[in-house]
Amino acid sequence: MSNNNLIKGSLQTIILKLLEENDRMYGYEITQRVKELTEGEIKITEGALYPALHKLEAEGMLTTEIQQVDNRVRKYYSLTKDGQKEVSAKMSELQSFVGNLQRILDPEWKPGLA
Amino acid sequence: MSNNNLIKGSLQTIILKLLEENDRMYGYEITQRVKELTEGEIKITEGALYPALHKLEAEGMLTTEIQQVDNRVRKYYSLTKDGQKEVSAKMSELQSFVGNLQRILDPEWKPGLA
DNA sequence: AATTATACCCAATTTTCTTATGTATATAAT
DNA sequence: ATTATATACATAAGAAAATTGGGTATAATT
Repeated sequence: MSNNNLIKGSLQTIILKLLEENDRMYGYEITQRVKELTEGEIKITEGALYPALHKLEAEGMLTTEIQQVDNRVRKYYSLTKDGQKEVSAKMSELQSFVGNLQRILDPEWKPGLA
Repeated sequence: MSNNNLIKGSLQTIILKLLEENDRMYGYEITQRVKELTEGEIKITEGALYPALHKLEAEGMLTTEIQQVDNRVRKYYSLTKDGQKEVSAKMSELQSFVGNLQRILDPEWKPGLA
């Protein structure tokens, strides 16, 4: 995932949040969306993405639907009800973590300020 | 390190930044400082901290100085010149990463806004 | 004809953490 | 007195999550 070693652990949150906004997406589409949103700065590798998708599916957060498009197979993922709940939980965790990071790294930081 | 699985990768940045602000610190002191700054929400475990300190020292980012205080041994760490450069690099990486995360997770987000 | 883009997948390895354990001294609580 | 907590270092086994480097296949571009 990208060129930096940070944030091993946020990939699940990224996947879940994108699926909350887009209803259904396939793997390759997720990599392209992230690349586009970050102007090429974060590149999700397939070796990270597919295992993460399979794990989330195994945990009941996602369901799949295979579809044929132009002789190519696409595997669409959507949130289950558990998955919908999980998005909120993961987003809270991440926001709380980023807040704590700022408290550690930026002594001037106050919540609610830019 | 704390109860959440995020963060893998930010521990080095935390150590380096705290040492930039404090000139010299010992391991236990770092765990306490982080706990205090985050009101107990992030707890750096010793199993994560000490290996990270040893690695940064081996890479030439930190130097050590052992001192006796009340019959107890303390190992103080300070930034080397390379370590000082590394703080800036790691902080830029982290800030850039957090910015990219926000672009992915918060479609309303614009830089410079709270 | 070769490369790039689309689209899925897995395996070996590495990095980074958790959990558990060990050593040792000082202080507070029962 | 004994136990528990706090201070202070450290290592080792295992898990989690990535990287790196393959593999398969079709479509489009150079």
